[in-house]
Amino acid sequence: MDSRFNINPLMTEQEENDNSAQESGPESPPSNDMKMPSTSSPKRSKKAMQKRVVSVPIKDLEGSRLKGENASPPSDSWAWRKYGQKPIKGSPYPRGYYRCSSSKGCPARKQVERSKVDPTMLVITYSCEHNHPWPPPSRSHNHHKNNHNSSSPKHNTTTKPEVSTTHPDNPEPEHEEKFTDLGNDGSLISTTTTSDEFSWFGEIETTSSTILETPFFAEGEADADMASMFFPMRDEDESLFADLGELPECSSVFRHQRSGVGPQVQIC
DNA sequence: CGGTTTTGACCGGCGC
DNA sequence: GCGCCGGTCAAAACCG
Repeated sequence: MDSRFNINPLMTEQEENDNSAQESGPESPPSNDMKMPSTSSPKRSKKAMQKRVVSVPIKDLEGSRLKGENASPPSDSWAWRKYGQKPIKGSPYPRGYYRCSSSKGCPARKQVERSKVDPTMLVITYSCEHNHPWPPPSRSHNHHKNNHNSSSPKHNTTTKPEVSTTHPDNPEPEHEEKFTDLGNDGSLISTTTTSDEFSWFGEIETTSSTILETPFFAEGEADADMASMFFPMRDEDESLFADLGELPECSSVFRHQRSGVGPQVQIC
């Protein structure tokens, strides 16, 4: 039971940002785009921001790094750097703010906090502009990994030790994930798919993690197709990311546009 | 030495 | 108009 990815719909924010429910409660206003005080002002258009909420059982992250109340985020193949932490009203647990350090200027961010409703769950909210490769693609070797392969400080925040040959592409024998979508009306739309399509999820932590998340493209109808063009990423894609890893900014590659229509590379 | 984490302060938006 | 709150910055400390 602790070895299954229960994709769950906590909320979905595509380009419009419903900004009505972030992870599972009323909290952050439409400030998804966040306001940059002074220094650098990326000036993100909230419309371009997408959010994705992933819930992971803390017990599965024990190996990751859990200290006290600071729930550390699970490893998800990308390098994240913590840039802030704040106590959230209504929640006994603080929320950690992480920024993608895989590539310079990467706008990807993520917030990690414990679920107030279920303290045993870690709620991770990925945020990025319209087409950032959210859930880290199945890149395992290159990319940011080689960013500091020589020194490799620690970025314990996420970067896992390694996920080369043994990385859980299919954590489960049956590798069957429960992909639940949140319909426009809030109804749940469960979809079953293989971990193959969630390979990036598998890397999120270990071979046994329950992940509740909300597909950012859960639009009700397109989600099926979307999913098939967003998730299907494997070695082939990895090689692509290998190159992208050199890019100064985040890039996203969407392959297998259904039946292998053609790869889509987007750089944000 | 370089990168990350920690922590307090600041800023802007929203609600009352 | 004021206060609250979430999100980000920045400096110092820490670690490999």
